[in-house]
Amino acid sequence: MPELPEVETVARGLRRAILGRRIVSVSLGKTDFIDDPVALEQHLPGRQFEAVERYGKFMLLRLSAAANGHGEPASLLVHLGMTGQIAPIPAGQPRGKHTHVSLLLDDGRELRYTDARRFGRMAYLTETPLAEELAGFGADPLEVGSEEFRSRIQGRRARIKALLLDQTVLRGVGNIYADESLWRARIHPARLGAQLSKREAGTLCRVLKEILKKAIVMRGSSISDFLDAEGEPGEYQRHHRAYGREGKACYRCQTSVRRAIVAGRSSYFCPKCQPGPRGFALLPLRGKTRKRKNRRNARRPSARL
DNA sequence: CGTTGAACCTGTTTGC
DNA sequence: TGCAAACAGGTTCAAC
Repeated sequence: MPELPEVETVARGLRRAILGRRIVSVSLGKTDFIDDPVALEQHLPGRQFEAVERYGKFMLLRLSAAANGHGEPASLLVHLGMTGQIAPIPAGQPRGKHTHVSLLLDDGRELRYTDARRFGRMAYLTETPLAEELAGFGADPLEVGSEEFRSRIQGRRARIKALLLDQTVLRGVGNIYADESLWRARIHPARLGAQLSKREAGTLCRVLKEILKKAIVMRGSSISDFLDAEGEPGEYQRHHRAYGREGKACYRCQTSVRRAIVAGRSSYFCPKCQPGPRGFALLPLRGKTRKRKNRRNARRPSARL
């Protein structure tokens, strides 16, 4: 679920909520998504949150050295996977079925991590292992220049969609923003990286940046279950032009938006605005008559982790 | 190098 | 109505 704009939104929320707070105790549920659960229990109590950073789709919760003066500075690395949520809540609330990490803070609240599918990841890392962990990631799509962007895709025979999703090429882009930027740049997801003209690559780089920045302002996209650190959904889904719009009219030319599997993922695009490889297979339209049920999307969920 | 499919796990939506 | 298949914002790995 969470891509760069969603993770950035969560990170900003956490920054306001937990900076300066000290961890009192740790309570774990299922731990198969945690690198070393015992390390969390051993090293987190007594530490203070000193900074919250985002690196691609990862969040880095920077921790002070241990209270006793021993122990090196370290970080709690958090990846939200597809369904991860992290938010501080008043202590004592009943723990949800999928809440697997709860950090009691010194102000009486609990920082809780909830993740139904447990595709996320959590790890306690000191400086050196952290640096190793983060080495090898690609450019920050918010900062990358068109020159570097081009150098990272030119000469690659992989499909542009696969390259956008590849975290060693760019860090932070996922399925939604890959499709949205390709639609805006009028580039078919199955085109090969090496096939893009200099102009196309430049356009893609520019619109990707614009879309991500706008999405951050709108606090991310909530399709079904993304909630930020305040328990609020984002609003950028209202601006989607391709993602999830199968069968609906293209905003530019009214042609029906189609779906195909590219790089192993559902990919949405306008077959007219984004001409692709000859005979590229579209998937048959699905979800024909979609009745508009009570979109419980409209509801404003309150933080309940 | 690249692609595809499966796996990880649970919940929700769609199709017959 | 019911049940099974398909699908979901991600990542990784084996096989070709």
